[in-house]
Amino acid sequence: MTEIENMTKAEWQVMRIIWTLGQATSKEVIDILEKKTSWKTATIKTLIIRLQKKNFLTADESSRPYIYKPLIEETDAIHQSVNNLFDSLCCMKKGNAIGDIIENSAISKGDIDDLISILQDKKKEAPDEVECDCLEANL
Amino acid sequence: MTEIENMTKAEWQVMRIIWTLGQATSKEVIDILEKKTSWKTATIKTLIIRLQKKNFLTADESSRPYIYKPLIEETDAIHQSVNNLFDSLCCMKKGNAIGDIIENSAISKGDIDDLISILQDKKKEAPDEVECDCLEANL
DNA sequence: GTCCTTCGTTTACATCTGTAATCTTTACTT
DNA sequence: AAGTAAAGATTACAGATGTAAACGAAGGAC
Repeated sequence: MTEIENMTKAEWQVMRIIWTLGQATSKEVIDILEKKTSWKTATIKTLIIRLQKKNFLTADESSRPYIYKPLIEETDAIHQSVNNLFDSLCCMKKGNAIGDIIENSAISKGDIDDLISILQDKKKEAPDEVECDCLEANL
Repeated sequence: MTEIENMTKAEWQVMRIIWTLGQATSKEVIDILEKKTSWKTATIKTLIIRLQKKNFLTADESSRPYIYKPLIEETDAIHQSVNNLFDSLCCMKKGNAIGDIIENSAISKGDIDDLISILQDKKKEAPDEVECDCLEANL
């Protein structure tokens, strides 16, 4: 599978647009990003090219302007990114970190219910304590 | 405040050790990291130096070997890191992302209870739906 | 058919990161 | 005091990233 870890924050912005639109021309991406960032046209083009090289995007070149489409699913990208970050955290602190995110994010009632039910389920097999592994020789 | 965003994954590993020990000599850090990574001594020293330059660490140089101490709190670092990542995500997908992490993390019963109660609280003011903001000119 | 405008391609360049060797200074041994 | 070992400082170097200008080709306007 494609390694999403190599997607930078800037590239992520580009992908979000293409994921949301399903597909997009460079102009569409540029128009949107020029509103939300201070990037120049050329910068955004570079990002698109790099995303192609990394196999996150592909261009349909059968007609002009090219139409760019994602080669990875947004869900997968998110999944990999968050798990990647959490892999770096002290496992003892993860619960707290999750609490932090929850407090800082807008979440719908439905999603909240889902989360609660995931947690209730998880509680059945949850340990009483999670030990810090920061000094251990884990792989 | 110090910008934790500039802390790389490799540097993060170093910090975890120093946070956990409270303070440490370079030898202590090196001994531990040589077990959990394949990094050479020199590499780890470079990381320590860079962490000093970035003001994440400070060295007490009053005696040899130097004693390195964190200049930022682990809690703050975690807080900033996770929020930073979540700022990049489509806000509509955050609930799902959180569910993902929960499923993939070991969390203690106590932490689970805390999370459930945070969620129950949050539900009171939660919106029915969260709209995708990927195409918007947000700052 | 020629010119201009878009869009795509190439090139650029400083900084950051991963990864480390080497040099230098201190401290410990004998 | 001299030699060696340990720790800190300097230097290295390729690849990634942020940021963008400049160049070339293709299509539309006249």
